[in-house]
Amino acid sequence: MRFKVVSWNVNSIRARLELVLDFLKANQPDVLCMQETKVENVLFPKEAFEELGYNVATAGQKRFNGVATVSKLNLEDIKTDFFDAEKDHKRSLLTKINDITIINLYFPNGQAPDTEQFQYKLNFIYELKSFLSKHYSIEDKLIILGDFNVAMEENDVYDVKQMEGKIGFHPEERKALKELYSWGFVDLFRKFNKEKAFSWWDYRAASFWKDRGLRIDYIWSTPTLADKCKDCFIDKSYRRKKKPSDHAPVVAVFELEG
Amino acid sequence: MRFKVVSWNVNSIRARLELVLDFLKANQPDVLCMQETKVENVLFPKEAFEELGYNVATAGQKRFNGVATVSKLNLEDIKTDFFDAEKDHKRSLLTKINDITIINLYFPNGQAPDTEQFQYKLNFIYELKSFLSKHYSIEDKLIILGDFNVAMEENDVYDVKQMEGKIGFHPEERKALKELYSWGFVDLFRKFNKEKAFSWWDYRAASFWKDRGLRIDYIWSTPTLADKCKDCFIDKSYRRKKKPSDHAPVVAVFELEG
DNA sequence: GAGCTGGATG
DNA sequence: CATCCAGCTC
Repeated sequence: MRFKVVSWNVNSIRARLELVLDFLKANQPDVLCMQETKVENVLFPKEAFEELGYNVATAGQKRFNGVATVSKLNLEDIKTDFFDAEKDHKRSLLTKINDITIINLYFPNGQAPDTEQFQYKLNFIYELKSFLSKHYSIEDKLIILGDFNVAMEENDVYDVKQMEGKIGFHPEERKALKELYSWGFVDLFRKFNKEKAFSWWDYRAASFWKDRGLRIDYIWSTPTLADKCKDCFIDKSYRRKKKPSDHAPVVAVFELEG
Repeated sequence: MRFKVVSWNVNSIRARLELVLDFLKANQPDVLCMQETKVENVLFPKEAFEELGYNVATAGQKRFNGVATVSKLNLEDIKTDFFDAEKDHKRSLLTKINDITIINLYFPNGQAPDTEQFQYKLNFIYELKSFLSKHYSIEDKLIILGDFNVAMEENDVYDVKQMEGKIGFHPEERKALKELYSWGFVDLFRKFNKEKAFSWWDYRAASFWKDRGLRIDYIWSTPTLADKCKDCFIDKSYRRKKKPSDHAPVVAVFELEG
């Protein structure tokens, strides 16, 4: 059975609804995890997704942040506020689909390395690792995905020298992210692609057209699941369209038993 | 020579640019007078009009109000701030086109009959009449047009009983408008249409689709010019389109000598 | 209901 | 550059 999972920071689901629905119709993923939905649960356009046959789980708030997971398969064990200290930020949504746990995440941006927000970002990553260690093992069928707001390796940034020490590529956040990764994940995109690649390009200065971006959106899974992943790619075509998000969707395709 | 003049409250020229350009291409008026452009002169999209062969005169301000007149024929004697006491409101723009003076006007809304703004509205109308008396005579080729924000007669409102005494149809503003009219004007729309008709419909409560509106946009001329007017109508089709202004264009077609 | 501004975030 | 919101007007 084919199982297609997508992570996409949509930068407001209300501003992006038509584009997201187009994507679903054209790509027919089983699961789409969105970040930066920027809307309270009651105002989330649930019906539009239901009309396309998706079940909807949301963890949203008024102005910022917000995540949502939609799935053609049944969503069980929907949980939010399950680990992050700063519970007024809606940044995480856990769902179980078949026997696979999918944790949809929107990591803090961190603003700048000398700010409180940067500490919050680091804490978020370390707390996430603690949470996983407490509740899951490397044998579990676990996927964590989303906008992690950190480029982990040099091949994830357009200009290493320029980005060195800047937010999104600061040594401390890279270290935190690598420690999270070392919990036992496989970066599915890197399973198939070794070259420089990005998932986000600043709206300003025509960054996309100069391909000056960062790879900060990931789909990571435990090794047994990773073995079943047959492809993973970044769909840049949706960054090229009119009124795009600043992020492109990341797509992973699995071949599961049964 | 055919001479087509249009008055249209566009409710923001930046939000309405494409629709207005469509209108110009399809209808080829010689003159288009816009109200509620809601933009400073430097930010007015002048070039878009010039590309279609129009000369542009603007009297705009930051957030509110603002009028603009565009013409295929040369614009002479461009004047603003020529009568209204409250000069921080950009509500009037006088231009001379051939030998015809066109005064483009956006009357104050008046908010509610018991407010200061209502007094300002009444003053505006009486001052306008004084200005005309001082500088023009009924023999001149003069057009005044725009959003007058008052329905003059019962046939200009969808529900006389409901509107009686309300803003836009209050006895005092109707009296003021009739006094202005009695200076010597002809209401060109009424020269050709006697039945109930509207030029504005509230965005709310599906007013347009229920045809619950007001006729508050006018093209008035002195009698000699009125004799040369061969048609005058309200183009409701542009209220029916996507992202419309709440006002429809009013069109007057003249047949002039030479 | 639909504009605009100005401040905030990314 | 592109969101959202609050507060304002019409």
